[in-house]
Amino acid sequence: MERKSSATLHDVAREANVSIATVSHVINNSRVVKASTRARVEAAIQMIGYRHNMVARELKMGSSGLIGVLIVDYNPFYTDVLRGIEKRLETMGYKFVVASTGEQWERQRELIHLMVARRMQGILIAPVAGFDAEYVLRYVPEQCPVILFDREVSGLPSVTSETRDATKRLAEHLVDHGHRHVGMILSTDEISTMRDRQFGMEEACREFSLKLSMERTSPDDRGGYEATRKLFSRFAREDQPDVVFAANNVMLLGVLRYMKEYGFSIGKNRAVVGFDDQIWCEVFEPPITVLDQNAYGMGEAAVDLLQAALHGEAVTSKRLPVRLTIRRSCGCPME
Amino acid sequence: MERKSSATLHDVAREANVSIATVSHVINNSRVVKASTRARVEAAIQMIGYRHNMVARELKMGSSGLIGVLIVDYNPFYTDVLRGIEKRLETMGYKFVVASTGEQWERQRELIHLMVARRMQGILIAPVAGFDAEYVLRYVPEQCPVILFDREVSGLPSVTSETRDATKRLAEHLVDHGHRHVGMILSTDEISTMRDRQFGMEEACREFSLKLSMERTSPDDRGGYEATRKLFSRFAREDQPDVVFAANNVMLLGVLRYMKEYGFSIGKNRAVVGFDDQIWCEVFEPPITVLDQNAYGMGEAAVDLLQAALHGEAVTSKRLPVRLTIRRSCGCPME
DNA sequence: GAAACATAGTTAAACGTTTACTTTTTTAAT
DNA sequence: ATTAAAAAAGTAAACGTTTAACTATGTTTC
Repeated sequence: MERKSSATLHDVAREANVSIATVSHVINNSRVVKASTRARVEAAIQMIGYRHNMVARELKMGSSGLIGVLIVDYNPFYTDVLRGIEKRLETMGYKFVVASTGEQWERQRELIHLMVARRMQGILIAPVAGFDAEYVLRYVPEQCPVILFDREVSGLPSVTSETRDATKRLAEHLVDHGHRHVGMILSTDEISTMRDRQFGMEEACREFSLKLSMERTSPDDRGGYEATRKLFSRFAREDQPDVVFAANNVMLLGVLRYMKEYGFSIGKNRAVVGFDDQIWCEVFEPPITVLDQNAYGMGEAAVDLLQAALHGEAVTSKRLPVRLTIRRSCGCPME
Repeated sequence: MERKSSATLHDVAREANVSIATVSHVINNSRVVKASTRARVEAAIQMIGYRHNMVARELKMGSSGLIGVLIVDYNPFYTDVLRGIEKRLETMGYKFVVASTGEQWERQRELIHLMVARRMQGILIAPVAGFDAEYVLRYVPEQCPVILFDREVSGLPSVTSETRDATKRLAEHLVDHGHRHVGMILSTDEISTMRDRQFGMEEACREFSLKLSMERTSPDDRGGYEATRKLFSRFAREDQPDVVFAANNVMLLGVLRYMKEYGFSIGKNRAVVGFDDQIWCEVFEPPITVLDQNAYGMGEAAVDLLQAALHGEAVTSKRLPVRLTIRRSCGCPME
């Protein structure tokens, strides 16, 4: 029953007293075989503990039938996207594997290499900061379509969020509360999402005559904390931003921590707005107003583009709407 | 430059005017080749856009050199484990791919199948509820070691958390605050972690003469909310639990939401304790006291066991200590 | 009873590598 | 010059599948 090294089609064929072709056909259901023969083959498979060798199959067939997904980090946003991808791919009957680049060019290069060397059917990528399409264009073969998500880079199709519109609505809402000065916390501008969020806010602030102060930092909670400190220390107390907008969810936690430590009262004293919704944003006191990307939908849309590409159709980048979820950290009164 | 279908070693060999063996050797650095020849080969590779075909290599070599990781969901706990796995595997020079089972037996079976059919070098699994070692024992070949993590099942080596000890310390701390009745919120007992947490608390409550009331629910924030409601409605106001202990992090958010909606004052009125630390637990008001598993370390330990298994050494299951992180939701006064 | 046709099964040639075994070329020592 | 040794490169047989092209065996049909 237990086998030392894995048995092959050959062994099964010998055991069942049929040809290796017949065995292959019962395994893949690729031809009618007499019920009695099939039974014999199946018994033999059980008997000697045969396990299908996909890698041989893939070599013969020329593709793995797998989709590769590269995210930059296992953070809640990307894992939501993953869930969308998973769902959509499942209905298409594809399996997929995930790997994370850790925002490192070199790792991303290695992983793309791994994906094409393993003959993935397609690749979904959230590109690292400073990524340049050229490598993909040159290295990844045409049969293996590449779809970007979250971040766009010119030359490759992507699905991203339409930030401008929601940012404008947010700015409008903020002036309605009487806020005059927004402090914005961003990470590197080598990432398209950060540029979008920055430019969107700049535009909106111009339109509504809000003062805007930027602070760039590392995209973690420590960064959010430090950036808030710096932002506030740049001004006299009365000129400090009355709202701080964190361009991602984990920096948001840093600003919240700062506010708490320094005794600011969120929603009264100061307003705080975040990007991407998490469950805790709702139960926080006060609940946090956020610009909420449709992460799940982004995953689905990326798969849809991929599918189109696999069918040889032309694919065009897509931008998903962003929802402004108003809660109370922006200054809205408790009901 | 652009190639229709991928070129092969053969094409490179022809282009560079060497044998296919030589090309293979320059690619793998598996034999000394004269500098000039190597240069010629490398030029040819660039020229015709050759891409190494790993699946052919794997077939020949008999293994993919990849590690497969199966998690049940992309939640913060598992993604922390993933980071530990990633780190450790990286230093070992392995690459790995992740897939999620969504707590479904059938998906897990398919994915294990995929991993062994793809000739993974080893598999790390967080098994789904009700998982039974027999399938793995029967189906996965010996050359492909399987290490479980987070949840244990008899018959397979695993790395899990030692809950009892920390639970006991927690109980002790709770009686020190004068609490008398703990309400515990669990999900299904088909998962070993839930059983551990339950038995640990039962034991501790016996030891410290605390009253214990259990409520079982779905492992999401809605479940946490509902379970708290049920738990509280089972008793007259004065007999209600004075501390509720959520056996995982996302149910915790549900109990927090309930507490908030019904005007309980956490840390005074009622105590709340959670399982697994998240960044938001610290910035929450009051900061949440938690039993904190070493997720990252769990990933590392799983890889260590795997490595031992790959080296043919005997592996024995490991339990990692759990830290009791006392903050203020348990009733500790603000400093 | 031969021609035509299903049906069930077999044979053998790929797929693109790796590598043990050979062969050729170069170098160094006489 | 010759040759032994060392260095560099080449040959060809796997690895475990899939599948086109056959073969063998009934079963119809005229």
